[in-house]
Parts: sequence; C-alpha cells; structure tokens
Amino acid sequence: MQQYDPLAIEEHWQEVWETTDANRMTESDEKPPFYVLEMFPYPSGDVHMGHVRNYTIGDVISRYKRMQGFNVLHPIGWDSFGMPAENAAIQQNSSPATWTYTNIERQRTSLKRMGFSYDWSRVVITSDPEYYHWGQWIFLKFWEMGLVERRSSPVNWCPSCSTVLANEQVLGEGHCWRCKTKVEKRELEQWFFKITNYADELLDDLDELSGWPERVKQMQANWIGRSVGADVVFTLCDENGEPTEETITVFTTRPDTLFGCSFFLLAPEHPLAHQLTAGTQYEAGVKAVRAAVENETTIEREKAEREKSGAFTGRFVVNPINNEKVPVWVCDYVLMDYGTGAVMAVPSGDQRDFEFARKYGLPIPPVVVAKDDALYPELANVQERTVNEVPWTEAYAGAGIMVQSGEFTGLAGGKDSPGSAAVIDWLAARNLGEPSINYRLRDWLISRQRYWGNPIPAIHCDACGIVPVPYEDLPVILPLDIDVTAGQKLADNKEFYEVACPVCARPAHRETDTMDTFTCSSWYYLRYTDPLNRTLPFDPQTVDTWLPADQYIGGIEHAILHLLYSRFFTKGLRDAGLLGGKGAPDLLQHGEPFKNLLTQGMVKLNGEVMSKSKGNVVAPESIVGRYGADTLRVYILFMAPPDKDLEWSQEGLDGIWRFLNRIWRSVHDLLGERVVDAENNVLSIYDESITPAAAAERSKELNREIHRVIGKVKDDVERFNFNTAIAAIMELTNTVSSYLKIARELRDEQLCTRAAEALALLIAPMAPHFAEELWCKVLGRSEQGSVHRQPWPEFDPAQALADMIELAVQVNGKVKARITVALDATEADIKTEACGAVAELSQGVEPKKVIVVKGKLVNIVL
RNA sequence: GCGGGCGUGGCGGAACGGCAGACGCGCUAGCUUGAGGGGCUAGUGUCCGAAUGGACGUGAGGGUUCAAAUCCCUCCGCCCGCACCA
Repeated sequence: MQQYDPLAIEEHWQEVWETTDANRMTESDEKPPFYVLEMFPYPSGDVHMGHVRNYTIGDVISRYKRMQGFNVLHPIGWDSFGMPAENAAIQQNSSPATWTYTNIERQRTSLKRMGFSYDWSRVVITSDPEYYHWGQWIFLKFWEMGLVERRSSPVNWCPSCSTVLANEQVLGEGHCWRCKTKVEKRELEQWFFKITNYADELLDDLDELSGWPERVKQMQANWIGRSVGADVVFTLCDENGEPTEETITVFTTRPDTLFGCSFFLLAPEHPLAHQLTAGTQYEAGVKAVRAAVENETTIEREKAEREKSGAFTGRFVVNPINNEKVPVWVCDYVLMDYGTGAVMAVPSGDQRDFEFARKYGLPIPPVVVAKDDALYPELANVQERTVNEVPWTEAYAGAGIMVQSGEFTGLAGGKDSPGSAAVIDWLAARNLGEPSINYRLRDWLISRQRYWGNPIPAIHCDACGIVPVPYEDLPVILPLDIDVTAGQKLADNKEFYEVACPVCARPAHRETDTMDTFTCSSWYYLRYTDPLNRTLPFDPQTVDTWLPADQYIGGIEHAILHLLYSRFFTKGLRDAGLLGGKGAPDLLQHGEPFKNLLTQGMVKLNGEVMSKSKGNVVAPESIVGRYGADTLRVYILFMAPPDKDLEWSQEGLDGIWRFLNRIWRSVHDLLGERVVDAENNVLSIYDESITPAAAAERSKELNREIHRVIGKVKDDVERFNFNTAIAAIMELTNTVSSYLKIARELRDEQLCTRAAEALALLIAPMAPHFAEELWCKVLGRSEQGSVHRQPWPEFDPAQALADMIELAVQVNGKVKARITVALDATEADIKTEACGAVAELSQGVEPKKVIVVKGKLVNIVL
C-alpha cells in the first residue's frame, strides 16, 4: 500500500483536469442548468482563509450538482479596479496595473492549487478593456433611460486623496478610510445613478426572495427606509407676523399630530434660514448653529446622544390645520437632505422635539394620548386646546386618541391611523397637503476622482455641454502610462484628455472621473454567461437561461451595497430589454439576479477576525503545503456550519488529516491490500473470534450503513450542512473499520467493493483529488471516467433499514427500558411488548394511554 | 431606541416536538518488543454509589403537550446591523 501523499496526488490530478478541460461547462448539454456563483475576489495580495471558505462551499455545491446530473456553470473572475491598487502602487513604486495583474496571477495559482472546479475559459477581469467596455456601454444605456444624472450635491471630500467618498467610506469621527484625513463637506457636481427610481421595487421585491436570509432582507429594507405620510403646506409670515404668499412644505409620518405642532424647524443649511435672518438680530444665532454643523460630517451629526441645539429666526409660519402662528427655529438635528429640510415640530409626540422644547422652553401641547394616560380623562372629547404642557418625562409616540384637535378629536391617532387619513383628506381638499412617501435611500454617487477605475464615457464641450461618447467609440481606454507615484492624473494625459466633441467636432475634453468599483461588480455575474460577446454586454437569451443564479455565496459585508446595487442593475437592464424577457424565470422578470443567497461566516483566530493588520492570519498556502488542499477543504467544511463563524484550530485540522488517512487505509484494506504504516508495519489486525454467522450479520449491518449514509449525505449537502455530512462519512468509515476486523476470507467481497466506492463517491465533492485518486487508481475505475462525472450513488431507503429495531420505552415521558421488535411489528404487538418491559414499574396499574411513535419509542402514560 | 440572531460537556458542534450531547478535538487507562502531531481497545455531562443502578441536566423562571434544547410568555446575558429619517 502506498501512503497517502496529498501533495503528489493533488499536483497530478490538477494537471489532468487542466489538460482535459474537466470543469468546462458544456453549453450544448441536455442536462438542466445550475448556476453556482461566488463573490469574486479583489486581487489585494494572495487568497486568504475567507476566500478559501467561500470558494470551498461553492465548489462542494458545484461538484455535488454535477454528480446529480446538472449542467453546472461555476465561474470565477476578479474585481480589479479600485483605490487599493493605487495605494499599493504608490507605496511600492509600481503601477496599479502591474500590482493588480501580478496579484491576479498569484491568486489564480492559489485557486487552482485548492482544486476549485472553475470553468477557467470564462474568467472575467473587470480592469480588462473587454469587460469595462461593456460597463461603459451600460452607463450610456442607463443615460438614455434617464437613470444617469450629473448634479450638484453636498458630498464628502477627502482633500488628501482628492476624491469624493461614499458615506460608507467615511469612518467613525469623519476620517477618510484610506488616509485618515478629516473629510470635508463640499458642494460638488457629481455623477449619480438614479437608484431611487427603483426604491419601491427594490423594497417590494424583497418579498420574492424566499431564498435569502431574513437578516439581509431586513438590512436592505432598513436601508431603503420607506416612510409613508403626507406633505403639509405651512404659510410663511413676514417680519411683522403677517402671512405672506410664500409657503414651506414639510413631510410628516404623523399628520394626526398636526394640532400639536408648537414650533417649526429648518435645517441649518436651508436657504431660508439665511434669507429670513439676514441683517436681523437673529442672524448671529442662526449662523452659530450653522457653523457648528458646518465642519461635521453627516455621520457625526447623526449621533443620537448629542444634545440638540438651535436658534430662533424671529419669524413665524401658519399651521394650516388651525391657523395658529408658530415660531420658526433653526436646529442641528434636522437634515437638509431628507424630506424638505424643514420639519413641523410636535414635542408631545416626538422625542427629539420634546427635548428641544424642554431645552428652549417651548410649549408641549398633548394631542394624541393613550387611553390609560393620566391626562386622558381630563382631555377626552376636548376640542379646543386648553392644556399646553404635559407632565411627561418623554414624548408619547404610540397609538392613542386624538384630543385638543378640533373636529378630529376622538379619532384614533398613530402611524397610518384613521386620524392621519382624516387629516390628510381635510388638507388635500383645501390644497394644503397630500399623501407622500419618503425614502432614506439616496441616489448612488458613482463618480470618483481617481485614476484606477472605469472611465466615465462622457465629453465636456464648451459649445454642446456634456455629451455622451458615441457607442461606436467605445471603449474609452484607460491609459496605462499614468505615473501615480508622481501624482499624475488622467487630466495630465493629453492623448486621453483632449478629444474632439462628437457632436460639433470642436476641441473638447474627456470626463476624467472614473466609476465607483461597485459599478463593475454589479453585473459581472451576467457577463459570466457570455464572456466573449463582442457586440453586447451579454446575449439576452443566454442570460435568460442561466439567471437568476441558483446559488450565490459570499460574505455578509456585502449585504447592502453590492447586493442592492446588483439588484438595481438587473432591474435597469431588464427595463433596457436586455434580460428577463418573456419566458424567462419569474424572478428574472422581476429583475432579481440571485435566487438563493448563502452568507458565510468569518474565519477567526482566538475570537478575532483574521486580518493582516492584526497579524493573526493563517495563510492557506502554509496549510496546503503541509496537509494538502483536500485536508484544508474538509476541515473548513467540518468545523462549523457555513453561515456561522469558524474558529481556527490546529488540532481540528490534524483530526481531518487522520480521518482522510483512515479512509485511505480502509479503502485499500477493503480491496484486499496489505495495509501498512509509514514504517511498513502491518496495521491490519483480525479478530479471530468472529464467527461466520457473526460476519454475515456484520455484512448486513455494513450494507445498511452504506445506504443510510448515502441518504444522509445527500440530505445534508442539499441543506448545506456539510459538517454533519462529513460526520456521517466518518460514521461510515468507523463501521467499515470495525468490519475490517473480520478475517479476510469471511468478508463479503462485493460488499467491500461497494463500501470502497461509496466512500470515494461521497467524499468527492469535498476532497476532490483524494476521491479521484481512490476512484481512478485504487479502485481502478479510470475507464469509467473521473469520479466527478459519476452519478451520485442511488439512495435506497429500504436497504437502510434493519429487520429488527430497538425502541425506547418511556413511562410518563422518561426512558425506563428498551425493547427490540421486528421492523414490521404491529402497533398492538409493540404496545404489549412495551408494557411487559415496564410491568414492574406500573405495578398492575392500567396505563391511561400508550403512544407509539413508529421506529422511535413508546410512551406509556400511567 | 429599532431590527435580526444566539445561549447545549473542557472545546468545535449534533439533535426537520420523540432516547440530549452524533461526529470530531482534548483528556484518562491499556496494548502496539522502548516514548511522543502514528495505529488499536476501553472510557470520558454532573452528582450519589464498590457495583447492578439512581437522581439531576440544554442561560433563569413560568406555560402548552403523553413528550420541550426545540413551541408560547417573562426575565438575564452575548453578538451583528441600523440609528436625531421628521
């Protein structure tokens, strides 16, 4: 017997698979399609344990589905544009392209070394012109559709990186994620994708995604943040307190509390804040509030614990519902970019307004009161306001009864209440308001003032304005001769920058912003289906046969950004007529790209996430070089269910190494080979006391175990319980080991072969090289082809059952005895048998009830 | 504050209302002609007992049920996401 030598075996089979194109998806196949997709890596150095975990899970599913008879699409690629490449290039005095492509090759080698069954003919690299060409094409298409906008907006600007940043790229105290510089706020003209056009659909279609984790759907729903309510029109008064023609509209989710509005708030940046106070005694106070807010980022400002502050503007507005004049204040907790930047303050019903009112001595009239509140008896059915203060320590935002609310008094108040509806109707009838919906979701700022990204295909012409690059001029090639280490930018490259206007042919210049890398990763899974297409991003029909992806696997960190953007892209491309046509799967017609989503847990060491900066990484290559890829794969699958975090343990790894070696020896032994250890000591020890009859009994038992485990592994793999699937294979291995105690001449030879086959086939998706070696070499089945092309072993439930089974006998729910009965024993027989077994305990008392749970237990109730 | 998730041996974790702790790690003892990331055998939740055995046991308390780690209620603790969104 050869010793198990993973390094030699793995190298050999990787070479064979490569030269025989073993994993190429065969499009002409009659088999049903199955698309297994894993989040593609960013090439920042070599692959880490997180990648290994992600891709091992995907590979097991792919290989299992192939054995189940599916035509599996299992692609890989690289998300290779982005700022880290520029950082690294500057640091290492290299270029982003060199750094990126060097890392891609390194990762490609590592991924192949892991034995992942990717179709390497479909690799997509986002920084290749063949790919980003079509990103630009989609940009132009979206532009045509009105989904692209260039507009001015307050944004986060990093002066050191000289680019805008997304909100999520601004860390804790308002520092740039990359250089830690304090981020500034600037009003800048930028490019946006109008993802808000799809806000309702993105929210509503979450209900269609039954294969997604609840948590991810909830996070997206929160992010979109739909609020249903009304716009209400207030009239502005002049400096003498007389109503003018001018109005200010506010958004509220609680129209039912309108009678409780005792002041009115403007965001400090609101144009009116300045306008109303210019040259007055109030100007200084308002400016101070604005100045305090000015240097803060939105994120800083949103901290709930901050004490609220504000200033009176000297002006009033008229509340449309009761014609009451209420003072206008500027305050720091009203955001300019949500709603209208103005708010009606109802301190009795909103905690923030409550705190503000208490601080500045403003009235707090109760208008919606809970029935069990001390105030209720006094105020029930009181229409005119008499009470302007509440004895409360906080606002009451719950449902209740409207009081002091004129004709609406007595109606039920609260969110989406009859009271709200009645107030909206009243306002709408008088043109003073209307139903309205607001979203927390903002349009997607996609422009970056960075070099290493996909150029935005637009041209600035003094005569024609901003014009799109014509489709036929695509791609706009990103020049590679930019020296980022010398601080060069795209605008410094004349060949790129200076261009003739496509409309008037006069000298013009190219847009020098590039697109956010998230635009590249928003459609790569579509390109995989048709990676070589030279006329379109992909062929619509091909996409319609493969999408939605049957299984998407990746980290929870993309729960919102990437997964939301991808959903938006797919919906946009559907509306462009590029996918999800008639006959396409229902989900795809909804514009949903991913049918089932699995978010894998993190790999940790001593309770901490492995990271380079903490210096606590275990490099996959260090494990693969010693134990081989198969041991690492099985280990990572065995240690925890895929969606849970995994705590790295060297001892656990050794356990898997021993497990594979045990299978290795058992299979050789089953096939009649002499089993020896590394020092050539014979390891087979027979138990001479086993009689032929006992051996026959053990053969039956082994046969049952083979079938039970085949069924169990199938169930477990389909539910992604890889850890219990492996545990079941371990159990089979244990049964085999004990069977091998039987002297060779007493073994059932055919059964031995079947056991060896089963072990090779069942472990194949998890330990592909190991299984291939067992199948082709040890079992000598190479003429049947690769183990990975074999059909999954048939599960025969009948063969998994024993003739006699053991049942637990409970008395009042506690196990007191065990009985062995025939598999087909009648319920009456079982009852009699069970009662007999516990006769002593029941002492002649007639059982009240006897419950028989088939195949499991009997419970006797006394 | 809102939303989601989770509490099971020394550890990782099993148990689609039906024998809690599968499987693995670790540990103990023995064997393998001498001892080390090897193999085999037996054992390993806690307490009582020399033992057959018995009692207790899934964060705490209550409930539903013939039967609860699992379902319901209350509480405690931990993790994650969002958070001045009007």
